[in-house]
This record gives sequence, C-alpha cells and structure tokens, in this order.
Amino acid sequence: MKTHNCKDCPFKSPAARNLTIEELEVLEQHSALVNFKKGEVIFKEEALSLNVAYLRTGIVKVHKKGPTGEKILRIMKAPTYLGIPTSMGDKINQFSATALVDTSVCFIDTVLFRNFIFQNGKFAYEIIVELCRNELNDYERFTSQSQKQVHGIVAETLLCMSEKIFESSQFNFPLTRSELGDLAGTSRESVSRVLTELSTEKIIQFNTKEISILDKERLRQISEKG
Amino acid sequence: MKTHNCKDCPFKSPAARNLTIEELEVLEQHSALVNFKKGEVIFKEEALSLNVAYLRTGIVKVHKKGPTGEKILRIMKAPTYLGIPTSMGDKINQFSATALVDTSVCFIDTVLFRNFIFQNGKFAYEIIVELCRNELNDYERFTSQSQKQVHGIVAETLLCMSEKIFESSQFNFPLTRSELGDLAGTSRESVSRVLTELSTEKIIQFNTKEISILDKERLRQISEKG
DNA sequence: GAGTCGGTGTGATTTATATCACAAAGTAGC
DNA sequence: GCTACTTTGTGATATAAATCACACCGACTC
Repeated sequence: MKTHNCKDCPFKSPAARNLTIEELEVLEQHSALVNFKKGEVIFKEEALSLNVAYLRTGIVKVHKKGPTGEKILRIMKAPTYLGIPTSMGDKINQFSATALVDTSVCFIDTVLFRNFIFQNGKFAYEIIVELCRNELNDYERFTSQSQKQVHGIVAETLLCMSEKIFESSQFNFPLTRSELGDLAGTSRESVSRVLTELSTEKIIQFNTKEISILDKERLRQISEKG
Repeated sequence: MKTHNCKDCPFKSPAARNLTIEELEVLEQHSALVNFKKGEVIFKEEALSLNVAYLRTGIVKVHKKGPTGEKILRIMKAPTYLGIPTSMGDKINQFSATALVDTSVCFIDTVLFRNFIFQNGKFAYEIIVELCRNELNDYERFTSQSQKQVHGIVAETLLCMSEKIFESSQFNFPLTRSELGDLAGTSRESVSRVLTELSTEKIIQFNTKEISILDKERLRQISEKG
C-alpha cells in the first residue's frame, strides 16, 4: 500500500520543488507521511533525532523545557520544515513540536536530506533561505520580548497570529491562556487581564477560544509603543 | 597590491575549506578584507546588505534596535559568518554588528556566496550546520532569558563568556555594565548589583573590566536554578 | 443529575526589578 | 596637570507583573 506520493505532492516545500524526478522517487522511499491529531506530540525534546520533520499541513507549537516550565519558542504553520536545527545541529532533539490542530508531517531520513543538500544546490539554497528567515523572525521577537511589557507583547503576539498564521482578523485561537503566556513570556493571569482590558477598550473581541481583532491600528500602536 | 590571499588563509571557515582552488581564486577576487578597531561598526541595521560578512578574527556584538533601546542579540567570536541571515533573508540589514576588540572581517559578494551554495554542496552543508547551531543556541538563551531572574541570567552570561568566548576562567570583559544588561535583558544597575553580590560571596572576583570566576560550580548552580 | 477536572476571570498581596538620584572612579582630551 | 565626559556602584523609591486565592464555567464521566 502506497502511503504517499512525493512527485505529485501538492504541499511540496520550495526546496523540494527543486528536486529532480529521480530525487523525488528516492525521497518517496525514504520518507513517511504521518497524521497527528490536535495535541499530539510530533517529536520530543531529548529524544534521538532520526528524521527531518516537514510540516505538510497544519499548525504546531515548537517548545522547550525551561527552568520554571515550558517555553513556547514559536508557532509554525505549514508548509515548513520543523526539525532542521535539531537534526543538523545535534544528535538529540533540543526542543519538542506538538500539533495545535490536526496536522500531517513528512519524516525524511536525515542521511537522505543531507545528500540532497550535497548534490542539489538549489535545494540547499532554499533550506538556507528558510533558516535565515526564521532567524530574523526570532531576533525580532526576542528583542520585543526582552524590552516590551505585557500589553505590548500580547498585542504583538495577537497581531502575529492574525497576520502570519491565520491571515484573518478573526480566528479560533488554538492556545490556552497559559500557553499564550508561555509564548509571550508572561503569566496566564497577566494574559487574561490584558485580554479583558483590550476587550473593554473595543480593540478586540473574544469569547474564550474565538478572537477577533476590531481595531488593528490601535493594537499595532500598543504593540509598537511597548 | 594584494590585500588578501584566500587560498592560504589560516582562518578559513569550515565551509570555505570545501571550496576548490578555482573557487578560492574567484573568492579572492570578489571579497575584501577589512580591519576594524574596537568599537567600530562592521555593518549597520537598516543599511542595504551588499555582502556576506565573515568574521576572520576578533569578537563582535550583534545588536538590534528595540522599543526602549539597543538589544544585544549575541556575542560572536571568530571564525564565524556574521551576516548570513541578514544577506539571504532580506535586502536590508535587520541588525548591526560592532567590533568589541580589534577585528578582521572578509566581505564576500552575496551573488558569489549564493553561487557557492548552488555549486558546492559541501560548502552549503557547512553553512547550514552553522545556521542550525546558532539557532539552537538562540533557543537556549531565549528560554533562559524569559524564565530566569537576573541572578540566573547574569550567571549564565558570565559562564557563557568564560566557556564559549574566552575559554578561560579569567578574562578582560569587553562589554560595559550597560551592554551586559542589554545582552542579558536587564538593567545596568541590576547587573552591577548581581556582580557585587557574586563578588562578596567569593564566586567571582572583578575590578571593572577584569573578571575571574572563582567558583564555577556555584556559578553554574545559580545559573541553573534561575 | 452530581461530581470531577482543566481552563478561565479577577481581586488582593507580594516581590523582583526598573527607575531615580547621586557620588565616586575611570578615561580622554588639551 | 586640570577639565569634561563616560562608566560604575549603591541606596531609596516606584511599579509592573508574578503569585496567591477563590469563584466560575464548560466538558466529561459515572
């Protein structure tokens, strides 16, 4: 039984679009397509990293144990590679990935992935571009989080979710308040308070999971002034 | 007058060691070696990114404007590439790099750098490995900084400087207290206080610029428990 | 329907850290 | 050497946000 077909995959990564037919055939033989339900762990920190994970569809949180609890490093949306740093930089996973919605992931043999880098420059180039973009994003958020205060960070996080992840001003928020705190670097209670405050000021509207942004401009102002 | 010689450069990057003689000759023609004195800016945020910067010798700070001031993203030591994300991920620099000691940098034409990635898989692979290692480091520090409190972060930063940058328990610290604050995500005054506290507990010893770690184990404990 | 449980809102309190303020010590220029 | 400027240490104060505490609300189970 054929589980997947890489050649005609409608969710090919920009990198994989540069692979030849032959390379795609090899990829097909050395990769596995796995579906995850909301809440399931895709790969786990401290486990041996055997594959590169490619997020084909869905949304995941990338997270890591910290001194006082879980830190959510980033929310990622398909299509994207998830575990390149953890596969190329170290033998064991330095972070975990967990599905926030139903998700499909391709696990690609690390040796094969490495061979593609060696033999296909365009493939390698796209991987590098993706890594670089991620790094720039991280720097941006890192800077914000260490200088802004809660209002600013929560506003920024909401904007980011709206623009980058859901591409809509209204969305079903896949994180609990506590997780949003872990992402924004603050506490569950503080998030809650900021959210109600934004709501009373008619900047957002929400009922538990459903959030809609009413006044994007003011939200951006709050995000920018910190 | 020949400014530099890539073929026999004793500071070749792991990536550049995979270049052929011919490629090194091209590199030599399309790169420039520039020396910087302590405090000089190597490249600046918001300027057009024209080259990939390779830190051949020296130590630099990579920093970025934040809502309330400068954020130091990381301290980097030669040999390392400095501006890959800023050259590959975007047309304009998303961060600055400033020399902390006298430093030499090779500026490599971005187009040529890209061609090397396309045509030399081993070169590309080493670049990817470097990017991945950096990302893992960033995640680690990011997690620490958002969960530890000042004692922990300052301790961690000192340990990191000692182990990764100077490889010695005694070193001439190239940052001001204020910069150390920008790096650790805290204020100048808090850094000062933690430092004197660590000093009265005989964990470190310092006089303004010269710092020595006396009790590495206790410093690590403080760093780990937050 | 009663009971458990994870998630949530929100007030009261505590606490870590920023900020303010100023003196002292370095450092650079002339 | 003296002057001006930056950097540093440290006490007093202010404040943002964590923590604690409790009530509430679904969603499940039995």
